[in-house]
Amino acid sequence: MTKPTKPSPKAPLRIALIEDHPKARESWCRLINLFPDLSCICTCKSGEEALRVIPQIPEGPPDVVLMDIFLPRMSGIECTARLKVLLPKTQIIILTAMDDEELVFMALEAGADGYLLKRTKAEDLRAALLEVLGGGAPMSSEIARRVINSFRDRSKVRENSLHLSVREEQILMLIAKGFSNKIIADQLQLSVDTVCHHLKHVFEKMHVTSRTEAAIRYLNLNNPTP
Amino acid sequence: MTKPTKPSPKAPLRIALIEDHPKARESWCRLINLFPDLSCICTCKSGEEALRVIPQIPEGPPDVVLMDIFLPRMSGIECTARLKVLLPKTQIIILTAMDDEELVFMALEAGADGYLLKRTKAEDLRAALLEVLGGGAPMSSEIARRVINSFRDRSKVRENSLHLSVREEQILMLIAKGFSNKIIADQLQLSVDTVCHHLKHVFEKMHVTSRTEAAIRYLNLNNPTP
DNA sequence: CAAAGCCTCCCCTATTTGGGGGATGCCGCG
DNA sequence: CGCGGCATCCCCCAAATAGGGGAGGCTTTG
Repeated sequence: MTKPTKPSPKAPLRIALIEDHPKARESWCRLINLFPDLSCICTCKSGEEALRVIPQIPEGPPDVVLMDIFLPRMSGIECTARLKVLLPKTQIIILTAMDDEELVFMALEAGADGYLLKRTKAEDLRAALLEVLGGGAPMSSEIARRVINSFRDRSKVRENSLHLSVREEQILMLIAKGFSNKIIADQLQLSVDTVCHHLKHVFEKMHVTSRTEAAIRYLNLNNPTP
Repeated sequence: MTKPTKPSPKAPLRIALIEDHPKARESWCRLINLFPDLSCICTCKSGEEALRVIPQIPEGPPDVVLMDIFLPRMSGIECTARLKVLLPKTQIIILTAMDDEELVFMALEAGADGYLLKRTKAEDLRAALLEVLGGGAPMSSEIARRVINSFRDRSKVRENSLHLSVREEQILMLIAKGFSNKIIADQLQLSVDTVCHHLKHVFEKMHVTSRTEAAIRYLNLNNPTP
């Protein structure tokens, strides 16, 4: 806004922070704003708030989201997955106290771009933020080790992000035409229950919670606007 | 499919017929197929069936739809409006026994492209079908007179098809991002009831019955695929 | 063979959605 | 001035949707 249109090295990095604990939130926010080239433009107390607020920021999505992994209702993992589909270009860095284990992998699978320990020092934080924008994957070295451990024995789970079955894809396609479950069931000669059943899986795999979200995402995938 | 890609003069005109009365349906269908350059590819007994079946025809939408105006549940008017948003390029010709009056105007407003009397003779039917594809608006002359009568005193109603109010547009935009009514209400600082209220109007104006349909249409309008 | 994935259908519940009222206040237009 | 359109909120209600379970049959694959 206040800078030239070219990717100016002087435009401060716009950062959003998601952290339920008020003290920690305040503390991270201040820490970020210490650096003139970093700016904390938005803080959220929960995953739900983040999903609602961050995509609607008038100046556009932030460059990086710092996401606490332990959030009250919706976990940081879930929130990461959902936020990533809304804002694919925003980098998401998970903050963890690192007494978990399993969560490391789940978060990365959900689309996290980096993984920092909460006790990361100020200068390391800044480096990580800049690194993630450069396409890097900042990660405390202790984390890194655990990650490769995780990846070793379950390298099969991934492949591509959206492996819908034939039926699921079929039904999603009809959802994206605006049909109701009843009509779809009729169309495919199925019971409504079965349509629902497949739909549940579609929603899970797409990290959405409503047919409309699914339809929108489907249309965007098959119809990107470059 | 079976013809050259250029608009071959030999490819028969593909016609769908919507008519609840079995005898009339059969009779129109046979009449159409009398002509080698016309082909009745689909018949429906109701508006609901038409909306479900016609957009899904594997070979693609028909060139022209012949629509009876008196249908059991959903009127031919309503069906025309809904079908027109699904298949904007398909021409829709209304069939009427012409004891109505008001319906003439409503049908044209709903997007009908032509208006034929049921007692139209075979050769006139064929002429009308060819005419509508050429961009004409076939209309029995008796109809035509009524139409200009209708138009005289309500030339104000139309303007453009989608005059949403500011609030309505705003809410539709959020629907097209996949948000729930609750989230939207929160976002705009409204009660859920108010969001619902506006949504009802949006649906009416767009001739749809679900948020997903509305979202899809909105995205297509702002994002056409030429 | 057993385990895993998919498809089908059934049950249950809670929430959301869609559609119908109606009430109030505001504003602009004829 | 009244009327219509808009926006706000309220009520109610039926239907659709979302999410949770489980059960049986069917491949495919280890």
